[in-house]
Amino acid sequence: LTAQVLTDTPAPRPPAVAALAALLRAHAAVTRLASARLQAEHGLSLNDYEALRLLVEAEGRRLRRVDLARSLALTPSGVTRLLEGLEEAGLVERATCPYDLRVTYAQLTELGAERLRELSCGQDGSVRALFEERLSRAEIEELARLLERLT
Amino acid sequence: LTAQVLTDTPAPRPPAVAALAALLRAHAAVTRLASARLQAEHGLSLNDYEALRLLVEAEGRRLRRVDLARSLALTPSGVTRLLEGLEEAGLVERATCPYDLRVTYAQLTELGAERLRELSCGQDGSVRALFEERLSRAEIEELARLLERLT
DNA sequence: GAAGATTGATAAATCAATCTTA
DNA sequence: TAAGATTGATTTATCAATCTTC
Repeated sequence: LTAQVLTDTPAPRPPAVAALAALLRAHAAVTRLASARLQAEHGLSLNDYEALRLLVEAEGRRLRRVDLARSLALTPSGVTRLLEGLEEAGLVERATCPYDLRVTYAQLTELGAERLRELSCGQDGSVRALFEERLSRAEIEELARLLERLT
Repeated sequence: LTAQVLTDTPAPRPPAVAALAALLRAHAAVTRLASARLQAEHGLSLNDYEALRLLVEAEGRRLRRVDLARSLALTPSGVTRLLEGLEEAGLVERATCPYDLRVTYAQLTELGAERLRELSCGQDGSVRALFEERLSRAEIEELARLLERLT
């Protein structure tokens, strides 16, 4: 019998397991803080906002739904539901592709672009505050690089 | 009129905004992969597993619900719901505190400890594979440190 | 058959409100 | 009055199955 067995100590966590736990915690904490104002004042979720940003940055302000799914790391049905809400709010429109009838585009409307311009200053401000209170600029960039490589 | 206005280019993302987007993406991607086997084979979510780990590492294999909430970055009601499932499965029991009747402990059962021992090898293996395919050991540790500081 | 998209049923978390005990 | 915990209603995502078009 080893000391390990006698004291019944659970095995220590491998670094990857600790990193996953940290990722879960950080996501829960950051998401709650960053989405509170967005939700209360504009009725949008973080992924709603992220989708609008991706659209305004895209060629022609439109993206195929399947590409939006990859960029947001959502399933196809997740994207369908997310866009339902944005379409009801008039921020995004459906558009078909004349060359491939399977695909549907999500097209940012002029209202959607306006709304995003109004939003982004305040939203980016609170996100920056959240991160910059806790990490230096170099650390924030390093964090983003590492997270990107996980996706 | 500046070139900025003429080309209607959206403002570039501040690093913190890019980091948040990366966090959302990484969480969605990693969560799906890491929870698939756990869910299919054992009917547990990632937070279920994380809660069991926290309990087995805790003094007396028990934690107050409010402390579990902080450690998991969940709300009190989130913890109540999570523990409902673990209690039904017999992995966790309720225990009262004789000195303060407001608090309820979550107490790991012997069955819960066994189940966790069976699980953890395979689960940690797939989590390690997921992270170690994409990042070096030093990078994984750096990532965990940065994420912890966000919480 | 595979790719893109949607639908129905379900899971996991939230918030706001409430209850009990300190 | 505050702290710990729970409940009801709701949101956001998932999966499995399906439909249409390539």
